[in-house]
Amino acid sequence: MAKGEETRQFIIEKAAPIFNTKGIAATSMSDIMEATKLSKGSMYVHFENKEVLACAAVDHNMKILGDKLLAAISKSKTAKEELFTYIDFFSNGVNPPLTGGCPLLNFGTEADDTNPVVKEKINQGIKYNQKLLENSIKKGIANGEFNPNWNAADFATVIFTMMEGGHLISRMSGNNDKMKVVTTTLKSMIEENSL
Amino acid sequence: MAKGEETRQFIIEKAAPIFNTKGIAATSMSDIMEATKLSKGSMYVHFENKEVLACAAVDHNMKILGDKLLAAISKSKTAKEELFTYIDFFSNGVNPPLTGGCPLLNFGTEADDTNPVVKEKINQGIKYNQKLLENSIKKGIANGEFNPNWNAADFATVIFTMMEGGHLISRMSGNNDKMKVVTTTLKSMIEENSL
Amino acid sequence: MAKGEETRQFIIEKAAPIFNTKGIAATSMSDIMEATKLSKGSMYVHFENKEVLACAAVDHNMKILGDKLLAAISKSKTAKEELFTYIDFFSNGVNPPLTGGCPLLNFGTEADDTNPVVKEKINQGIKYNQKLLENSIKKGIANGEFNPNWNAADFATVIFTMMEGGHLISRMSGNNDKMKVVTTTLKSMIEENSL
Amino acid sequence: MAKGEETRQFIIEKAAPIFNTKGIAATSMSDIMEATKLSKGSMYVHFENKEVLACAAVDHNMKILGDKLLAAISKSKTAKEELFTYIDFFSNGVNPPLTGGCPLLNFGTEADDTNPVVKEKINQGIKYNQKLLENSIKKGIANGEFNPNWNAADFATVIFTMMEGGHLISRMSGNNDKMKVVTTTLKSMIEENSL
DNA sequence: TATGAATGAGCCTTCATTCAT
DNA sequence: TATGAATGAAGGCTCATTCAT
Repeated sequence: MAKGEETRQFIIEKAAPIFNTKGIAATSMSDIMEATKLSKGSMYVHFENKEVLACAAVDHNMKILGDKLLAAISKSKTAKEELFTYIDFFSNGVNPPLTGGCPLLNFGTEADDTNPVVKEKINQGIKYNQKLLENSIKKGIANGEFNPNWNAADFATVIFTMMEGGHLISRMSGNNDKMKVVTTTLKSMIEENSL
Repeated sequence: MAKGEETRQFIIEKAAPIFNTKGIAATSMSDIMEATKLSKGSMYVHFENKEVLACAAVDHNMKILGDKLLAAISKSKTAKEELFTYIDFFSNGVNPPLTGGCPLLNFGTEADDTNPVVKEKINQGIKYNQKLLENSIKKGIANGEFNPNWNAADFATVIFTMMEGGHLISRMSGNNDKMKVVTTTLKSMIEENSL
Repeated sequence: MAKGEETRQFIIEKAAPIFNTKGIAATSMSDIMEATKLSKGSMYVHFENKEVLACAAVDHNMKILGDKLLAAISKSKTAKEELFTYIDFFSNGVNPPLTGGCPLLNFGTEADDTNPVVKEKINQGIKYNQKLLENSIKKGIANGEFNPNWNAADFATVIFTMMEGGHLISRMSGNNDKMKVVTTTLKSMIEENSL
Repeated sequence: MAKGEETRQFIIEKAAPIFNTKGIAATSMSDIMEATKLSKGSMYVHFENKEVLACAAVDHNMKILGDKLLAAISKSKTAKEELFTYIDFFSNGVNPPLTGGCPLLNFGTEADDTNPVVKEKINQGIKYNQKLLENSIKKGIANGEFNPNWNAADFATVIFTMMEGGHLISRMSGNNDKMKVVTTTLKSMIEENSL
């Protein structure tokens, strides 16, 4: 990796958690300057403007989270284990796997009516998550773990939506009580469809 | 209503959808100035600072939404109808009942790590929604509509989280396809527990 | 006294110490509003603008101080006592007879290059003080208390300048040590010219 | 000198006389912008805020004045000459050696109850002036110029306080008449203690 | 590539003042 | 006389961005 690319990557890594925590609008280039200990000019050598940096930070946050998630899931031996791992992975909203919480929720709600580029990135992230879950379910159906009449795509949506909603509650309430309800409910639904 | 209170209310009404759409950080006092056609100084006659106005706007958004919701629900004759009405009320994320989408999601994710006052307001709003649903379920159990073994509080959480998650997807994708999955799933769950 | 004049006087009394403490530029109409618990509009009923109020406050400060000074001096039986009383009256710069310290010094240095009206008021106040001292000295010469060759006007200036300089030191240092030097020096000079 | 430091110094030089003339509160950042022909943002590259710039301006005013004073005094051959030079240096309040007049008087009275940092700077400046005079007197005593029973510290205070008081009168009256009384009185006091 | 000085638009807020009631 | 809502200019300051070095 060339020196330039290295610095660029360094900036992204420092910027990503700040953007995910404070939001794009509330994060200033000075915030990132301070976090990286780099000069103001240096930021603009590597990123055309704040928008470009913010996009890179969004991508980075999603990638980091995705990698961690895949690493966790990859250890699973069965499809059910995969689903349970997914659920457990996101089960602690108070101390989430990514600083600042779920980037899909954070950037999604901010980008919503103001930033079509980021909005589309989040849209893809959401689709990716559902596809991941859907594939696990389909795999489980294929290998005889799950009820063959189960609608994989629909239940993927059920898992994803409940986990996001649970995440919101966790972060607002400061505890995981309701998230526990969510995970328990989801797991028993999975059990019901296990053979 | 005194003149001052009238203007104050007028400002809140104009400001609320802007805050809910752009977010607190990205909304400037000038934005509200423009929307109200009032002078900049006038805003500060009625609100100590932007923070106070933002809080009032958050309250207003939640109140407006709550009132609309209650008005819809109050027409229901049975507990099941109440739950279905709640679900239907929030079933269109693309054209939501409140300009800018769900304020719990919008302000919640923004306030998260930056604004404890707003965060607590959202926390209360979330609790209120779940309680509303829980009460409908309990009422249905009491009057023999629903399975008496149903856990009211837990299913209230299931409804709330899935609806919020579905809302997120709707707004990011620009369509209500996955929201349809959510509402259909929830309604069939309710049917399963109806006697 | 008519109601209007009463309120006007009330405002002046509340405003005077604020102006003398913070200075004219740093005192806002809101400061006086708060101190008087009167409405903003009310201030402008009694005073055309801030400048007029500030002038009234300057006058008031000088008058209050002058009255206190005269009251103290009037108790003196001899000319020497009068001079000593003057010196003692101003001998405590840390806890001065007027809140905020000497108005001649305060308003004088502020008005200097910016406010000719106030500047002239202070100029008259300074002249008045020197005349007061000069008259006491002349009286003492006339009644045989003081050396008839003493230059009354010049020593009045000596007293006034040293007291003002001493006042400045007191207020900056937070103690009256150097002021003590000033008063002791002045008193022994007076003794030297006493018969 | 680096470019940044150069600009910083340039701003201070332009700002110092403005602050000394109008006072800190009455001087706006825009005033300095105009005087320097620099952009508003540029001021904040070199000074954290107005307070920091004001402090730098206070320091600068005191330093410039001190340097001029020392340059004048350094030409003196005898202790008496030093004292006379000090007196002459400050003898023209109408056209003072520093634009805006004596910074100890100007900033001192303004800082008094509102700005502890500036207040302490002035306090040190006052002490410095008295020490300077005291040292000249002590030198004169040591080399046999002055009466060995003379109290150096006390007479330093007499000179300083009378000169400051005289300065105030000069600036308010617009003439140096009373200052002339002050300087003549001080010089004859010095003569009286000369051997 | 990296720096940090420079910019000017825009931020939130306070100001003195006016005016309908 | 008294109120307080309304105003718009100006306040201090931060912002994203540019550019010479």
